[in-house]
Amino acid sequence: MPELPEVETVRAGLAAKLVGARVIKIDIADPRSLKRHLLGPRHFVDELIGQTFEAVVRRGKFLWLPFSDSRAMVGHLGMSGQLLLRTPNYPEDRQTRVVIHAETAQGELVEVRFVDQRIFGSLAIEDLVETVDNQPGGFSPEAPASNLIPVVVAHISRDLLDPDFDPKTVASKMSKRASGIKRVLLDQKLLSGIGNIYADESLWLAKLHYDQPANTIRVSKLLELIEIAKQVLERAVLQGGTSFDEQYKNVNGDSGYFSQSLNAYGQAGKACPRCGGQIERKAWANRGSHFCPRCQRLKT
DNA sequence: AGAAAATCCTGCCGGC
DNA sequence: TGCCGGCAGGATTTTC
Repeated sequence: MPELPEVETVRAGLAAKLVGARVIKIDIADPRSLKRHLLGPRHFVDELIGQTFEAVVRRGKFLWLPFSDSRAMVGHLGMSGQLLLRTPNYPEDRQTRVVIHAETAQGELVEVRFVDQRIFGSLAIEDLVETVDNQPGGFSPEAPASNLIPVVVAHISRDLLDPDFDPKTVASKMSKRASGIKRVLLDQKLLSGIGNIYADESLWLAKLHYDQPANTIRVSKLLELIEIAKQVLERAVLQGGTSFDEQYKNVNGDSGYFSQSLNAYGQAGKACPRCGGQIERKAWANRGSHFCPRCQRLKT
């Protein structure tokens, strides 16, 4: 799925119900969704039953729900994961892999349904460690800021919407990479939150070709690209993310509306809204890159 | 160490 | 109608 705007939409939806919620029961329909919990599904269940979630935190595309100072349930949606909040009698959702039954702080019974067609996503329980800079581990406005972060997320860089994200340092690192700029934008160890949609959209706005080597782009231009990408993510969060099929929905099963704002992604064959050229889709790194060959030229 | 490719999966869609 | 290739919002591991 799901890039930062979609994951943030899910995070906010979960936080509204799950802060202070206690886990009652867990159903595992497909243990492959717990493959990142190395001690096995049984251990996952035993550890989580009876625990109370203290917050719902996000960094980049990772989510976690701390339930003590030392542990959290970590979720990643992969390409097709969803976390749906349902009432217990709500009809079954297709491809439901794990269901966490909980009682909210208000005494309501809810089900958190982890739905995932391709099973690239996962849930796991992870230890929390302190951030290296002692700043907050991630975004969680409903709960007191904490400098803790799950070990499996610690190597992911701060995302573009993080107040402690440092554009200058990141632009400088980018300018030393020989890879194409799109590959660099997607490197979550450099900056997190951007995926295929928002990479293509940001590059279109910046008039950069996806294969332009990052080390051939001026640092000032890289800073501009970072700022553009940040604005794209912010606007997409306001629209509830991008939905164009059944694979991304918010916690209520509703679509986001940023797809109406797309200029390049998924627009192959259509006119470039800027220059009137024809948007192309090119096979790229096992997926696709969408761009305008007329106003996003590879510079030598 | 950095870069690129391979891998983990299921389902839908269009073309023949 | 049915089969097959192509395609899908990602991260990690492997290989060079």
